[in-house]
Amino acid sequence: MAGLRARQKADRNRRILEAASSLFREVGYDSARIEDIAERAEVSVGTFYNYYENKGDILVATVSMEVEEVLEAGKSIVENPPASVGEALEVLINQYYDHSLVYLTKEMWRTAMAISIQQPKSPFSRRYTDLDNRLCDQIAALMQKLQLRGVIMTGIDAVAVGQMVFNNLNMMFTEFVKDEPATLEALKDNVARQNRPLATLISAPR
Amino acid sequence: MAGLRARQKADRNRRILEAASSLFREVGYDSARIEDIAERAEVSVGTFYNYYENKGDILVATVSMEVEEVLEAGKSIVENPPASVGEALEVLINQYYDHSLVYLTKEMWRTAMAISIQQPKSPFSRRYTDLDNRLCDQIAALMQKLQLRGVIMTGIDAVAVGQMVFNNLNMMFTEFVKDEPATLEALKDNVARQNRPLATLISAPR
DNA sequence: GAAAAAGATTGAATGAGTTCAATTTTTAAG
DNA sequence: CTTAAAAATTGAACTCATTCAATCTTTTTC
Repeated sequence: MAGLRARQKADRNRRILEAASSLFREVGYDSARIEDIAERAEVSVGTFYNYYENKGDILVATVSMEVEEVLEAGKSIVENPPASVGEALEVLINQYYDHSLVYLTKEMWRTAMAISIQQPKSPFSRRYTDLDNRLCDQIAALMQKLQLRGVIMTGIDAVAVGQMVFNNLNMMFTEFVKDEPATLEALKDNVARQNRPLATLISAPR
Repeated sequence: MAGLRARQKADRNRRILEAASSLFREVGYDSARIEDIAERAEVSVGTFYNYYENKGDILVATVSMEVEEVLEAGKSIVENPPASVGEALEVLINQYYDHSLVYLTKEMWRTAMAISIQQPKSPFSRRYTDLDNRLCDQIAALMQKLQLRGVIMTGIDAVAVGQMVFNNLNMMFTEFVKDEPATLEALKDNVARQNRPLATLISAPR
């Protein structure tokens, strides 16, 4: 039976999440009032706070769904990466970037990032940070894979390199969402340029 | 005469900034109410908002002063850096990190970072972002200096490398302030480890 | 199936940041 | 010196996020 209470809970949770993410897209994060979200979800304001600790939490929940998808898509690239270091990085990173604005606006990203920095203890911020770590691990895994294949010189700390590449792409993405007119194309070009020296240097001679 | 009005304005501005930054240090950002700041500065709440757009602005202003100092101290290191790439980076970066918690708490850093991401258009956030860029330029300048000296191989894009190193140290610092128990020593060790592969690879053979 | 216990919902009250029309102070003009 | 214009200050009022005691619903117990 799954229990009436459990079903109602799951349903309310879904309604609240849907109401919030659609409102955020429609009117922006700041203009979306809890009262409006609650009304659209057909619950009271108090109930909203029973499901989410605060307004920021529900935005981070929305963003998390998006990152989860990107991670999934990244898996297959890591399993079967292009032959060269430069290309492999470019394909994986551009995949991240290209998905980033499908469901979320720059404003939503900015707010989610701000929250995850400011309240690092809240459960949803932890989840967001965890996703970041998994992205970082994915880049590191790609580097290790390439090293195993002999494309990257042995003796290099592939994990350290992967972390650096990730931190760089993450900072660049932060700057990108802070700059409303900045384009995805420019972002991808800049990051590719930054990765080039490193990619060349760590590649094994053939 | 400089004008009575201009003098009063400068004086009030100083009083507000001082009142705010001392209160933030004493009771934390969240617990410091605008009313309290205004009272300590001997102005009204309305006047506060005449000088700063919002509560966050004044925190970012405080943090900016701190970064300004670090930049100044970094200058002399860039002018006369240690002989090796690894050492030079380590000295400059550790100088940044060691100064970071002298006047500011992790909470203050978190809040300032969050604000500068969320409201990138506000004048003080622009100033903060500008300081970040100057730090990035300082790292890049160090790399160029080392390249001129022949310590870094010619043909390498020193600026691109510098940007990557900066973005990495900046992200690592962000993670550091998000993690209350994390120590400065651990931060410095981790970043040094991440820089090692790159430093080795770009160093000119002797 | 009735009663008690546990779990959820509710919305009015609270509190802090922000706004703005009225007032005061300073400067400029005659 | 007087008066008009410009610039700043002021604090009461307003907006929202958040809280919590009262109430209602579901589950468990006997």
